[in-house]
Amino acid sequence: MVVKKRQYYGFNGFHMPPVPRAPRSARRGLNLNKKKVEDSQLCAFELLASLAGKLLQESESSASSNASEANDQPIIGVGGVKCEQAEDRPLKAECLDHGSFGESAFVAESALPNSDQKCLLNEFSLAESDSILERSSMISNSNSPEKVGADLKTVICKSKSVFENFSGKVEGSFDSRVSCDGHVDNGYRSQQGGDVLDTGVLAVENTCSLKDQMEMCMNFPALLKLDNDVALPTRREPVPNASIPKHRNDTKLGVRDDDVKFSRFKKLLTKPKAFRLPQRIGDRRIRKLLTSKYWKVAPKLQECELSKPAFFEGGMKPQYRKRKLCYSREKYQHDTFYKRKCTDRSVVVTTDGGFSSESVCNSPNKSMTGDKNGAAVMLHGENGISSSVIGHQSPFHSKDSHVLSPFRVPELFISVPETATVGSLKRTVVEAVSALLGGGLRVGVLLHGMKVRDDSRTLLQTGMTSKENLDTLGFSLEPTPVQASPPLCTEDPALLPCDTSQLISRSPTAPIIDSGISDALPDPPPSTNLDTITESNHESVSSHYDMVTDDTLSDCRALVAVPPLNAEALAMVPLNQKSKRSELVQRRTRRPFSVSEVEALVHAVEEIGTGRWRDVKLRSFEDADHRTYVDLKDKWKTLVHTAQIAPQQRRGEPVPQELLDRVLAAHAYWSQHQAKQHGKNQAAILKITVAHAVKNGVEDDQSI
DNA sequence: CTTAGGG
DNA sequence: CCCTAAG
Repeated sequence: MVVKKRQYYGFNGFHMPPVPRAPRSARRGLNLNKKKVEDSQLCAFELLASLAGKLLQESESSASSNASEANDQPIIGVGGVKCEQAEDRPLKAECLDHGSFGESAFVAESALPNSDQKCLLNEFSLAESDSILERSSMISNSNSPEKVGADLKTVICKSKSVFENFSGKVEGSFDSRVSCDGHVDNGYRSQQGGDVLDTGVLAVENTCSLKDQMEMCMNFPALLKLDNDVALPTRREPVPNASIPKHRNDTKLGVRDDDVKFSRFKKLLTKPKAFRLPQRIGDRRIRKLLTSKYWKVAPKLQECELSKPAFFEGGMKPQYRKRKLCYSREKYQHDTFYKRKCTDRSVVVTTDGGFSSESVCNSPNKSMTGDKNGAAVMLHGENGISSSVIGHQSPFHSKDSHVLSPFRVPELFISVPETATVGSLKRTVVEAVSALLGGGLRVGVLLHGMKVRDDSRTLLQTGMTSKENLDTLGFSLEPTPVQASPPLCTEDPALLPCDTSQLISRSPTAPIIDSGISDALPDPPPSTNLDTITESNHESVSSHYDMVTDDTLSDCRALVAVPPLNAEALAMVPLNQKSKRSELVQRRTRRPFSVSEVEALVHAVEEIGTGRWRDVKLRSFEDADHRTYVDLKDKWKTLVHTAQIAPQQRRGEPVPQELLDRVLAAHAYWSQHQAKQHGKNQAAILKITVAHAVKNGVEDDQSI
């Protein structure tokens, strides 16, 4: 077990070797899927860390809030771990960052502030927070740089005062975040922070004409957080020009990741099709692109870096934006949702692994790592995860030692052997987190949303090292002294009976972090009403939220809304239990071919043959966006099979025998003629026609 | 991206 | 339908 406190860019000074990537075929062998899992794991940790940081901030801010005079310090008010009473209404700031993962969303909910700050919070949350969030959304969706800049500024101004108050106390990355983190930050940070802030350069570029970068930094402490060293300097020294370059250097790796990431976007841009698809499918596509697809892009990393400047300023931005747009609607709804949820006493902060995950989890570098067991692996400690966890050789530990991939938390680097016990894992995490937060916390390990209580079991024994389970691995951060204060607003009997820890870890109201990387869909922990809700709406995030909203409005036991506990505990639970399903690219809804479609397909195949599905698609299904050429090919395959089996064995909407006959005829014909020149098409058609005619008389004859 | 096939 | 190897 290794726990290191390290700096992101550190990585032992490892340098990306200019070694050419293995050929695609070779790389393919590497389990990409597994990487996803690993990634998610990392995300979980990162989120954990970030949440912890948030807690810290909150506690500090609350302390300092007293001194502060201004009313605009709502954020500060956000009661941290030590707030005793959360009487406030729940305030929710939400931000799903689909951007980074495109498909993963993390929702962290933290308890709210005490009554003293209630006013502030409410006010802030409702008025400013919302507006900020909205602005954030706008920004992300905004086309015009100028506009973005303006919007951003506005946001900044609003939060600036807050920040200033804290500036004096800022000591580290965490502090810096405090000011904005609570509310504003989340909204923005999550969405853009991950992509932008992470890398100083990117941040600036992306946000377009942001003049005062310093301010920007202040608004997106999260970004800075990742690369600590960078953060402080920038923030304190309002020297835009200077800060930027600095970021670049310090966050070299981060930049690289982003670059790659952007390259992906670029790629996406060239594939407008993906965006034209129906939302659901579109998302899925994007998801795919982001997951497996981008690996292929990774090889061009160097290239990207070289062209970075132009890239960022040029096409990249549009692409980035475009991608964001895909989720704009969802975001809007989310915002709305949170606004409406002011009756709760908890603050919900949603982050999408964006800031941390993006670069970490989705880092193309991983792919590189996977390819070569060399140093590349070390680029991201996470890289090791996939291989090790999955049973592959970890580049990091090139031995056979199965090592739970090292997780990277903002400032932590954690590596745990598979044989480590749950208890040790907890300790490790606690130590790591405590180092950052100063202790007072305990960590819970959750698998499938269930708390793993037996500390004596090894990770291996808990099964969390398996690909599937790893996916649902989560951690909960709880205050060491678990005082079981009565649930404040829980009416749901299901929640009451639980013991404190249970509640903390399982309650949907508790901050939740999803370990999954690719789905924006929040998955509810088991044994909560959230389950049902989510279950019924796993296809649409927005709908899910809508439901939630309605539900919560009527009564406060809404899943995300009410923290059953005293909000002291901050828990991270995999939001997506079924994330596996959705995150691993949920299947498209089944859409049986209608007879008319079959007819069209048969007709097209008769003319075109069975080797040019794209043409078939273009000819007969041009407008059927949901029918890909692969679909057509598959359908043909099944049609042939159907035609060959007894009618009694056929299922689904019966296909006219006449069509099946034609299918067989065409199939037989093209099987022999191997779809050749067009010139022969006519003849072929004739032949088929003839055969068909003949066949009609023969009835069910196999061959022509 | 397309094809071709296996799952 | 999905996933992938291959071209």
